[in-house]
Amino acid sequence: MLSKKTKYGLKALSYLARQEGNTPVQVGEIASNENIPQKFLESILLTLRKSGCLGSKKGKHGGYYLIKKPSDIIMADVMRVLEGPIALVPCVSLNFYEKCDDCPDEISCSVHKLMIQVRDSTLNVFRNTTLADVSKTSKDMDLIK
Amino acid sequence: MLSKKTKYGLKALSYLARQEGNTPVQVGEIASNENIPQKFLESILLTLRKSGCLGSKKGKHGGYYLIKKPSDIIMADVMRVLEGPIALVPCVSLNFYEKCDDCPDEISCSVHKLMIQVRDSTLNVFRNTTLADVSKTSKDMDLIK
DNA sequence: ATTATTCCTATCGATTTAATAGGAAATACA
DNA sequence: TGTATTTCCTATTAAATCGATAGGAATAAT
Repeated sequence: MLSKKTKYGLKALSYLARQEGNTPVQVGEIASNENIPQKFLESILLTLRKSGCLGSKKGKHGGYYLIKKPSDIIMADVMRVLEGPIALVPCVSLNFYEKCDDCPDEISCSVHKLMIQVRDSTLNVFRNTTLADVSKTSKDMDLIK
Repeated sequence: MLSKKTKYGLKALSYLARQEGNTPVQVGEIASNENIPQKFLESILLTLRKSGCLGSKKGKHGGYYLIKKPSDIIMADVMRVLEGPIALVPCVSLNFYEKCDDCPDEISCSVHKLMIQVRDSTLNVFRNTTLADVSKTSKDMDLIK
């Protein structure tokens, strides 16, 4: 299951991607528009900024803004920052690998093989989706038709 | 992330699938061979039995056994019993649907659309994999070559 | 009877999650 | 210069979940 943190983070990024210019948007505005507790969102945007997904400006008229084009922001990267490993078990994680306590032999572990398949299929989605895809509203989709 | 419960449950099912006959196998045997805490495994096998994935026999010489051919046991079903929803958010779950508190409009929610894609790709794996596939050891794989 | 096993309920400690609190640091602007 | 505004940072909390254990009832074989 996705944590609220991840869900809120994605919605906030999507909100920023839907902005016209690149002027900073305040946490309060995002929070109220997306129904996210403001203080919680504050901490989430902070981690996104620290990981290089966002820029920020302090003080009056400050806020957060994207530092890359939405079409250059890969969801796999965002997901790893917000949610951590994409794999369902650490022993098949590409970026957060850990050996299992209970498995003497990884190669012959039945769970292992299955989880590699799941990881790859999930990764296939996240690697081929950008924030630009995610942030398209249904109104945008109508216009495309 | 996969819970230990699910991981242990999968390993236990796989162990049973690798048995020759269909005579009951005791929890203790599975637990020691798969490095699973026995009491914990007891409760896991109980839920698998209650959900119809396993049969059991009480008393001396009792134990657990598969009631279907491994090739008829679909991983999607097993995963739902052990782990619950396959979807990453309840609002895209086929079997455990729940509305989000924070989304006024599901259709236009950006997270929603992404999560449907992930669900479908994961489901594609779990629906097309049976316990027979999972329980194949690397030794089996060698023999096939 | 005795022994071995599943079945059931309850509980526990540790961890994680979601959220809040309070204030420091920085910035805009009057 | 000073005040309002906003991000930044640390700490804390309440609730939920997870992993595991405890103890014994019910059942079956010998």
